[in-house]
Amino acid sequence: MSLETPTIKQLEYFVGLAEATSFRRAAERLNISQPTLTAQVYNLEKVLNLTLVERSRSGTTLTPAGRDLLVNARQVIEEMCGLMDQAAMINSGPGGTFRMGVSPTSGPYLLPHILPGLHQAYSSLKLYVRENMPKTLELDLLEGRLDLVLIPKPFDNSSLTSEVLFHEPMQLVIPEDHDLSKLKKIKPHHLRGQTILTLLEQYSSYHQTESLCAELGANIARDYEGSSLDALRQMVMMRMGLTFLPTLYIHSEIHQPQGLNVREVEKIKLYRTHALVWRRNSPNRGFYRQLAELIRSLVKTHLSEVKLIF
Amino acid sequence: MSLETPTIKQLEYFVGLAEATSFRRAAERLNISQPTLTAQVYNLEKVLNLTLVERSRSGTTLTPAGRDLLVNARQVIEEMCGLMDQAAMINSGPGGTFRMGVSPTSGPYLLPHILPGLHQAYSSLKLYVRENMPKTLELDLLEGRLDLVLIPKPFDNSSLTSEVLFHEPMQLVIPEDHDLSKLKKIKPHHLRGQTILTLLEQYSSYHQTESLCAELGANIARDYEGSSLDALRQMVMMRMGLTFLPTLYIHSEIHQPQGLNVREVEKIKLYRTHALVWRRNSPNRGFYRQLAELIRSLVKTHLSEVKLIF
DNA sequence: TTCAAGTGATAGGAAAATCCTATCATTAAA
DNA sequence: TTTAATGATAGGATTTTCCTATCACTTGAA
Repeated sequence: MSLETPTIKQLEYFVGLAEATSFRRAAERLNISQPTLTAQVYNLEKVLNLTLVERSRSGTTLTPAGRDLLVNARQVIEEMCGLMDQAAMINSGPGGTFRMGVSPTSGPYLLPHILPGLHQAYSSLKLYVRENMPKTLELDLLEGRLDLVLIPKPFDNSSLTSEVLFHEPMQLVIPEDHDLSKLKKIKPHHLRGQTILTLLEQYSSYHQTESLCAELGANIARDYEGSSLDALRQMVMMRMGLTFLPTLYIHSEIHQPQGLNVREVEKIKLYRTHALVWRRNSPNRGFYRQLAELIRSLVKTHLSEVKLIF
Repeated sequence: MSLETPTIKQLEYFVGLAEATSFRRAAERLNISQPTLTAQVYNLEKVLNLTLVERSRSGTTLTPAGRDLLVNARQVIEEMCGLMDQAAMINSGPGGTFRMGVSPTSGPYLLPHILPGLHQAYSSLKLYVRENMPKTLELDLLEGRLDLVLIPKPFDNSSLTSEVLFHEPMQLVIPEDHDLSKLKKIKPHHLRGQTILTLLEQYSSYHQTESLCAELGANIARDYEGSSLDALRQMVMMRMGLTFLPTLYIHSEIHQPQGLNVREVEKIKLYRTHALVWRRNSPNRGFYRQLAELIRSLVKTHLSEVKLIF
C-alpha cells in the first residue's frame, strides 16, 4: 500500500454521495454538513488523484472512474462491516477460537465428556485442541501459541495461573495370571520388588510414580517408557511389568482392559490432579475461570460413576 | 454498519503489531511513536469492545478474539489496496469504463473501423457501447447515464459540447429496374415527384431529407418510416420509393446493395455530420477531445477509400 | 544481588484532521 | 423575474492524531 490511503469515512461519504446524487441530500442522510461532505469527497479525489464526481448545478454524476471505484469502495465497506459483525459475534458470547492444549494421557478420555457441554453453554465458543506432551504444551502456552492448557499437575511456572479441576485416582493394573491377581486386597508391601512401567519423563505422572516406587521398594522399568496409556496397557499384557493407570482411562469403554485386572492398593493414595492453566495476565482470565468451573460441574454430572475427588 | 467503525490506520497498526509482537518494534516499522501505537490499538479495542492484544513485559500476544479479527483486518486492508490499485490503473491511462452511446445508423458501420485503434492507443480504456435513437442518447447523456455520444448532428443543447468528426455524403439509392437507373448522371429535377423514404423523425437525418425534398419537389413517404438503414434498403428493393443512404453504409461489405443502384445527384450536397458529444463540464473533457482527434485520424487512415469530408 | 536493556503505560502539549455555521455564486424551474 | 436548489468557500471550533519525555515494571546478564 502506498503512503496514504483513503479514510473509511471518505469512502462512506463517497458511496452516500453516489447514491444520493446530490451533496446536500447526501450530507443530510449522512448526518453531516454539506461543506464537510464537499471537503471530504475532494480529499478523497486528491488522494486517489482522480475526479470521481461530476458536479453540476443540478446534482452530481459519477465519472467513469467514479463508477469503477464505487464498486471497490463498496467492497471495502463490506469487508469492514464483516469485521464489525465478527467483533459483535465475539462480544455476544465469549468468542474467538481458543487454542487449547491437552495431554494425550487425559484428552481422549476426558474431552468427549466435556466438549458437548461446553458448546451447549457457549454456543459461539470455538476450540482448537492440540495434543502434546505437558512440558511442550506449557512452553506453547507461555509463548502464546496456546491460550489454555488442560494437563495433570504439577507444573512450575509463576507466570501461569491454574485452577484445579479434580483429582483422579490411579489404579494398579496387573495381568490376569499374575500372582497378585489372586489377592483381593493388595497391600503396599506386595509391590516390593515388582517392576513398574511408566510414561516418558516428560509426563507429569512420571515423578510421582518414581517417588512412590522408591518408597515402596518397587523398580521402575528404565528401558521401556511408554508414550501413551495404550502402550502401557500393551506392555502390561506382555508381562513386562505392572503399572498405574488413571481411572478415566480404565473407565473409558473403548479400552476395557481385557486380560487385565484392576486393583486398588490399600493405604496408597496415588492420583493425578487435572488443572486448567492459562497465562496469569491473560485478558480472558475471567472467562477461563468460568470455564474451569463449568468443566468441573460437567465432569461431576457426566462422570458420576467414576470415582473422582473434587 | 453501526455508529462508528475502526479507522483504516487502526487496522494497519493492529496488523503491524500482530506481526511485530511488540509495540516498540511495530511502532518503528510503522514509522510512528510507540505511545501513538499504544493509543490507537487501545482505541481500536474500545471501538470493537474487545481485547485484541495481551500485553506483557516481554512483548505482546494476540487474544483469541485478536487472532480472529486479524483475518478480517487483513481482508479490509486487502480490499483497500485493491481500490488503490484500481485508482492507479485508472490514473496510468485514461481509464474507467466509459459509456458511449451511438446511433444504430452509424455505429455498426463506423465502430468496427475505430474500436481496435482506440484500444491500441489506450490499452486501459474500457468502453461500454449502447445503441439507441439519437434523441434518446442525448437525454441519457444529459442525465448522466452516458458519458459520450457519437451521433450525426444536429442536436440542440447548450450544456453539451461536441466535436465534429467528419462529414459523410449521402447517396441516392434506386432499384436497378427503376427509370432513373438508366441515367448516368442524375440531376436535381429528376427527383421531382419521386417518393423518398426516410427514417423515423427521431433520427437526425429526417429533417435534412425533409427540407431537401421540399426544395426538389419530391414526396416523403409518410406511411412507412424506417427504423434502420437495412429496413430502408429493403423498402427500396420492394419498389416503395427511393432513399438516401450514407456512404459508410453503402461501403460496408455486408450490405452491398445488390439489385440496387447507387447514384450521386449533381449539385446536391446532402451529407450527415458525425460528432462526438459530451457534457460541457465533464471532468474528462480533455480526454474526450483527444479521443475525437484520434477517431478522426483513425477514420482517415482506415476508411481512406470512402469519400469523406473532414 | 545489581544493573542494563527491554517492555508497555502515561502525561502534556503540538499539529493536523475533521467538522460546523454562515455565506456566496450559479443554475433550474416556477 | 423570482424562488428554490445546487455546490463552493471562508473562518473558526472541536476532535483526533501524534510526538517527546518519562514512568513503572520485567528480564536477563554481570
